[in-house]
Amino acid sequence: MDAPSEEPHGRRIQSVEIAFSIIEVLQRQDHTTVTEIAEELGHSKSTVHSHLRTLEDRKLLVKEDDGYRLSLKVLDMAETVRSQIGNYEVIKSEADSLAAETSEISQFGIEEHGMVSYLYKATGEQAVETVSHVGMQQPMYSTALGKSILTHLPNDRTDEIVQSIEFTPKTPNTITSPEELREELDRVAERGYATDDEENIEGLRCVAAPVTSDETVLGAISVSGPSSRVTDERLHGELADSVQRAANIIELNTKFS
Amino acid sequence: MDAPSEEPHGRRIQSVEIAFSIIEVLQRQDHTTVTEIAEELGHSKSTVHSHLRTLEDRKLLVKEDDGYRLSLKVLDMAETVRSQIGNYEVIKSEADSLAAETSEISQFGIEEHGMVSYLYKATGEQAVETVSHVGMQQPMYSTALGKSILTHLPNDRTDEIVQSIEFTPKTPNTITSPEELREELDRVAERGYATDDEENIEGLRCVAAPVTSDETVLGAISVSGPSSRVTDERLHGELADSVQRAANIIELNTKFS
DNA sequence: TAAATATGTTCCCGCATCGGGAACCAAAAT
DNA sequence: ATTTTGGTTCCCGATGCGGGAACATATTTA
Repeated sequence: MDAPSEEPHGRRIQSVEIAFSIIEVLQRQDHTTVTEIAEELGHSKSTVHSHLRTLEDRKLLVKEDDGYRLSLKVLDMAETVRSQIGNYEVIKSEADSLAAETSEISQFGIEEHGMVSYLYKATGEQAVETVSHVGMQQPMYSTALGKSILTHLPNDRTDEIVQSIEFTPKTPNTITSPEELREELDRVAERGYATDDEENIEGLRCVAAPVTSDETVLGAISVSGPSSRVTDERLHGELADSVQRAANIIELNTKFS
Repeated sequence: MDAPSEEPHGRRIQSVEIAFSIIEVLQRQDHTTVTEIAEELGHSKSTVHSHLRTLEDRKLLVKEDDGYRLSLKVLDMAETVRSQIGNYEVIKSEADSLAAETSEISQFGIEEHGMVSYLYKATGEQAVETVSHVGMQQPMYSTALGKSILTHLPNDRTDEIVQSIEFTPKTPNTITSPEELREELDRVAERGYATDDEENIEGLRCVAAPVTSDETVLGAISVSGPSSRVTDERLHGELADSVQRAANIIELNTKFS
């Protein structure tokens, strides 16, 4: 029996995989000791030890009394990533404004590996708690951000992504077939903004607008809130307008930079 | 002839070193291609290729039209690091207040690998631009943050660090010998706060106070400004008081959490 | 105090695997 | 059409990796 999801060809470097699984362990739980990591990963202590040495050498880990933890070098890396994305300041300020004026959550996301990754999250006064956070990945077909982006990617890329989607219903409203998705994308393209009507998380509705710069889509910006507060009227009225305006401002600031 | 700085014992994993040098290249310059990286690092294309595959698989890189770049997964890692440090919210809010009320720069730093790493930086209204940024490392002996921390680390750890310092004068005021440093540390310990009088960067003065929690030092918080605005009186008066008060508040918030 | 236990570090070995050369492709440039 | 550039695959041989076990160090228990 084959593995269900076809691995892309090409070789992988085992040691690097081990190194990153160690890092993943340290993300889940800091102050972890050599033995703990070795057990968790099913590798020998000596192997893990050499890896930890290497990572510590690279200043990625710090060894403290009761085990290892990830170092602040990661924060440095994060800063450079943000600056490479560009426009971070504008995006942040627009999302902050959106969150402030709507009192809900506002997020900015970009496409990576066929999913949406959150670049920034702003939390308004009355905002509900959600599990989403910066760096997190979500499917494209069940989120407003994802749909916005899908409508503006190059056609072949959109096809490729839609092709590879495994539709799994996360709520009763989740889109579950490519056909449904294509129809929805047509609707989105026509009206200029996308919605998520409890399709990803029960009780949460969402509007998003794409941010483009000469033909290419940079990402999308959204507002999310509980269905109780986000009526049809508000969703397609005030909120849709707001996200589109915000997207526009970001676009303008991109042109001249 | 031996290498000048004695490497600590133990084995390193070569492949992991390669992987991270690739990541470093991508930090310096995004949208870098296979061939560019291979040349820069002096490795074969096939080697670099396998590594990129592995890293992409791990969702750490994204391949775009014109090359690879680091992905937002790094931001996610950064978030978990922040949360592992703990108290981030309090630290942020205190540094923000300090920056606001002094109009200068306020920073929080912790010790890592015998150096100070910045965890957070707040910029006040009139603050001067400095090169320092979150995640950056600075020497301990030439910074107010570093001296504050040194006075509160366990004695053997302090000794170890002082031992390993290579004193290099970055300005005319830089401390250049262990003896001088020990004297300075005594002074710091006595009065409860540390200063940096243009010892690290010409024209920049700085005050810092340590943040401790039952015997152990968590880090230190500082205010920095141009010598023109930061007079002796202000440095040892208003600013010294402010950083100590801020440090205190953070300490209190740590106790009850 | 000594014995016992747990944890970290070092030493080696055998073989998997990593790095690299070269061939092979694809796409762009001339 | 032809050349050039850059990306991917194939394969080989040496090496450096993973792991077992010994050794060292710190902590616990009796």
